[in-house]
Amino acid sequence: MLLSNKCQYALRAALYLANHQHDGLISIKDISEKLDISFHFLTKILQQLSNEHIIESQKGPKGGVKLTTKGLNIRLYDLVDIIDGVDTFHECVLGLPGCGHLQPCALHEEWALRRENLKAMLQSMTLEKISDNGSIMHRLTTE
Amino acid sequence: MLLSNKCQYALRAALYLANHQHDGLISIKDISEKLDISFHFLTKILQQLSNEHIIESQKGPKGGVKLTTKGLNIRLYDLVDIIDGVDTFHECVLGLPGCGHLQPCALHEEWALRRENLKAMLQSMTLEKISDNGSIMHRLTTE
DNA sequence: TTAAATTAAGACAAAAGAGTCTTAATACTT
DNA sequence: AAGTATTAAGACTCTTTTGTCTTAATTTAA
Repeated sequence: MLLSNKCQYALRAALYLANHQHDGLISIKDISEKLDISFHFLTKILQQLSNEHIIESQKGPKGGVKLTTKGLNIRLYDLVDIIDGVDTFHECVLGLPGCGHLQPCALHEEWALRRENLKAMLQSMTLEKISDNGSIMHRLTTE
Repeated sequence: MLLSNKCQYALRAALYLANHQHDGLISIKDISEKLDISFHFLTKILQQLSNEHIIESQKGPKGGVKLTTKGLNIRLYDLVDIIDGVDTFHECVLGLPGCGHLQPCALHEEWALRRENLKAMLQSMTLEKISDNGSIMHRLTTE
């Protein structure tokens, strides 16, 4: 699995918020129901994003969360970094500490190529860029 | 992390055996020491490979393990399948069950491209093909 | 035939990932 | 001011991963 469950949830929730960026505060309960993610679990994940100022939150009735400007423009790569870290995109596929061009494992060159490509993909995407715009309706739900 | 620790160990051990394919039986203790992998843990991993007839084993003094012909020619992809399974190479990066060309998530096309590329990489490699041949000495150890 | 060396098998333990639950803090509404 | 809805925080539990340890089975060699 490339991304942890937690990270998949974070990305889906962040994308949901990007698709609702003009709707003001959205309650976590709404998100958790729409995306079929455990409410309490999602709350803790969103708190991590809140600590990094990717989203802002408000308590009380009419409370909820929304993306900040920073959040809207964050690269998916940095979002993944917050939840999972990005070791995956720097490490040897066989887990060998010193693996690199000078001391390559048998898969190094092939993996490094694709690893960099994956990294570039996540670095080229922001929530804003891949959020839905009227015509296209991307999948975010499980059913 | 693309591959689990267990799977990384399995690949490294299998590669070690491929590099020693003409040396008869190699004891698991040797492998575990050379590759710095817990002996008992490695034993259980190699038992999985043994059950799939990737390696054959013999008990007693002078005992050990060696790759079978099947093992020497197995694709890394199938080796990964034995240990980790290959869901990673078929699933949505956001974990959405029905994600596909008809109902794509926001990352589908980009991810599917790279996912297939990764799969093709592992399918194109066999232990035999990437085992060391005299000149090249690939890294397998941690230090 | 006995001892030693090795793999096989399974119970056990520790750590991390994933998720649940309870209580507190805060903000809105009446 | 009181009640209610919401996020915040943290303790707790369950499962999976990652090992460890003990014992059994098998094979070789003295």
